[in-house]
Amino acid sequence: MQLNRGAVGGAHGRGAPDGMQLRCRERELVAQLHELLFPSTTPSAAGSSMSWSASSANLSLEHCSLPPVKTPASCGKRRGKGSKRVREGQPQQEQKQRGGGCSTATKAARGRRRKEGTPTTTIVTTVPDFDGYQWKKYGQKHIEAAQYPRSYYRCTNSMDQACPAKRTVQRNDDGDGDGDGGPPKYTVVYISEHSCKAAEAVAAPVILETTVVRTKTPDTAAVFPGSSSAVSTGTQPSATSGITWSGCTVAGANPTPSERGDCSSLFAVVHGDCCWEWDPAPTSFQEMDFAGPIMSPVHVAATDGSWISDLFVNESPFVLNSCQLFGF
DNA sequence: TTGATTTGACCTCC
DNA sequence: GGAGGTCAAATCAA
Repeated sequence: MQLNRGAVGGAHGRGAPDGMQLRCRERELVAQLHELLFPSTTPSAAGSSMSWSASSANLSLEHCSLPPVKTPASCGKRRGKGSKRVREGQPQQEQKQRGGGCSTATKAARGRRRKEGTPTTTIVTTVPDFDGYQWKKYGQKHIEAAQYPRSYYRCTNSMDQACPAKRTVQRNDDGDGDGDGGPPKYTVVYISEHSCKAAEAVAAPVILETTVVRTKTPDTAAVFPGSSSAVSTGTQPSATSGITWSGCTVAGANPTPSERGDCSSLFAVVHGDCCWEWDPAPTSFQEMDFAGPIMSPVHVAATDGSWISDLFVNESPFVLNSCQLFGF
């Protein structure tokens, strides 16, 4: 299955004359994607207050046999460069026996290739680091015939909760972003299912607490100036202007209760069986709350009828924590 | 000090 | 033997 971003990608852009119709189309695609990704948790599209979409970030689904990615993940922090491992002077015999202290199971697992039949999900996305889980990188490998190395991640709960979930992320050769002008694409393979509490804690694939911050009074003609927009997780609220993900609070412009509502009421809701609208319609508050499913890639309706994901794609730089979201 | 990342070595499968 | 996958020491930023 391939979600045709082209059919919708430019639609929710600012000032698209047929944006409503295209939004409908996008919503259909979202429903399809969600159905594929989360067959057991997919709510009725028409009855859902969901307003996330994956189409804007070139997410295509090749095969799905896994439960969803869920809660927001902080983008892996880029730290300093690693180092070469110096093992001079270590007896070769000892090196050969490295891991000799490991359990039999550990030794057996080392380097073992995936079994046939291991449940995997393969997606192509422009935002591999923002898939709803927290991952710990444990390796990187240059893959033969691949232009870019493959990174190996395991769930951060793999140790304390024995969560078997892993994933590999590899940048696509043809998605370098300099050919068609689009962001680089990454093939993400999810291996095994999450068994950790973090996965069970959230029944629906949602980001429960998010906040979109505007540092300027919303201007329907100039939303989220790209030059100063950034995205960060709640643990690291952005100190700069732009969009931040944070707790479900409203701040900034002293919104009235009616302006604020509750977190979910500020979320775009479905009207009829077609289109999203804001409820309540945002007026002058500077910070908007969302409580709803915002999956990777992020896609949220903005007050002016455009889409934040659109802004992500079309404006730069957008940063997720310290990571460049779309790489341009 | 802690914990994430890097990266070459090692292990297993084909 | 080659390639994919994993380990774990070294490194560095918070």
